[in-house]
Amino acid sequence: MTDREQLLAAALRVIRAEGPDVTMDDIAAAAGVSKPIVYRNIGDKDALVEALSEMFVDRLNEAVERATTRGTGGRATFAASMRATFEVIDDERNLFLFVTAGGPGTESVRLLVARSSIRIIEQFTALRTGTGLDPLPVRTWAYATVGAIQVAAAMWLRDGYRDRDSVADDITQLMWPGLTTSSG
Amino acid sequence: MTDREQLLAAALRVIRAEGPDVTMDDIAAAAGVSKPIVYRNIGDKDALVEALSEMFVDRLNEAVERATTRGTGGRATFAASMRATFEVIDDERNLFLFVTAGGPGTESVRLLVARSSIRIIEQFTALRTGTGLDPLPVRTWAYATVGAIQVAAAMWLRDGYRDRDSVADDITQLMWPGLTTSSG
DNA sequence: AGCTGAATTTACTTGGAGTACGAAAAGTTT
DNA sequence: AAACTTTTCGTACTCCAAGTAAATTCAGCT
Repeated sequence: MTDREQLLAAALRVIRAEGPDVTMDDIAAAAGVSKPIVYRNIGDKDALVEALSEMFVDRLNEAVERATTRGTGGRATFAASMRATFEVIDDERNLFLFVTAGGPGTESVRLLVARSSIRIIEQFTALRTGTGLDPLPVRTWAYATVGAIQVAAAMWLRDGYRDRDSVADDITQLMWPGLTTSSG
Repeated sequence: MTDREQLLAAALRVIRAEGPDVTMDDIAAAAGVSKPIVYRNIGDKDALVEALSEMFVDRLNEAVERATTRGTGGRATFAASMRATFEVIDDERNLFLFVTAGGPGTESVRLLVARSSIRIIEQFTALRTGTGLDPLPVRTWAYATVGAIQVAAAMWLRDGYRDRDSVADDITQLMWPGLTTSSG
């Protein structure tokens, strides 16, 4: 395990344990090294957020993958992806809050969104072209989907106004029909 | 005009002119007063964000209102709301970035989302109950809608990958069908 | 004018990001 | 093996913005 990976692991550990408000000093302390080591190996805080974003998105993608391998790409598959997504966010709430802490205007969150969108765009595009529908809006849809999940999840995490799967299903219900109809 | 209103106006002015990264000192300077006056009349930075969020949401609601007074509540009306929303965000991009600068986990953004959701929930609920459909998911839908707009708008503001109305229409196309179908 | 109290400004503290410089450890040369 | 060089690391700093306490000015009153 490289130094960098050890540091990222330490950052993960302390974020999970202490919440999203950890400082760079906290992370250095958790890794048992001094702060300049963190800066040498990871870069500044934005770089840390990016690295952890990447991990987080990978985790999401794996979970979605696992949840949909047997699916046929229909509504049930989409619903399963959405539930899997919310499950990961629930499990990794502190990491989620850490990587989304900057607003949508910050570069790190923009990258997170872009990264999350890759798989979504692929799937939406496949869905559209497979059925002869216009693929032009898929980029907006990917961003919209990521945003919808981010905000709905954040609000749900905060006050649990509904059970988790219901929130995921609500979003499926909202988005699925639009994905599969023609522009009309 | 009260002191508070003058200060908020000054804050608005400097945010519009200088971008979302203004400091409390900048705002005090723009208002021609010293920092403690700002804190006395407005409160801390979160309170400022909340006050400006309220303004921003009011602006959005007025624009949507204006764009839909003659509408019949159908898809065209929804599309008009969405376009009006994007127009306001475009006009007030710095304010938009300022009030969304905290992540979705922060209290001020949570409040912004909640506030934005009020009108949306009303309209969605009316739409559902008016047609005998289940109104339970509307809260999630409102959050999802706000998130979708926030993120899509932020990405669009950044790199203008499409013209504004198209992005708004993309979102209409994505969401409208789901709003008007039964849970299936 | 001099005094009291409110309003305001200056100048400070605090906290976290990021870094310069000195100390220590490892390797290199004779 | 000792002295010297180079790299690595940690201490202790700077910097910046938020937020505040104490000093000051100003208004009203006697």
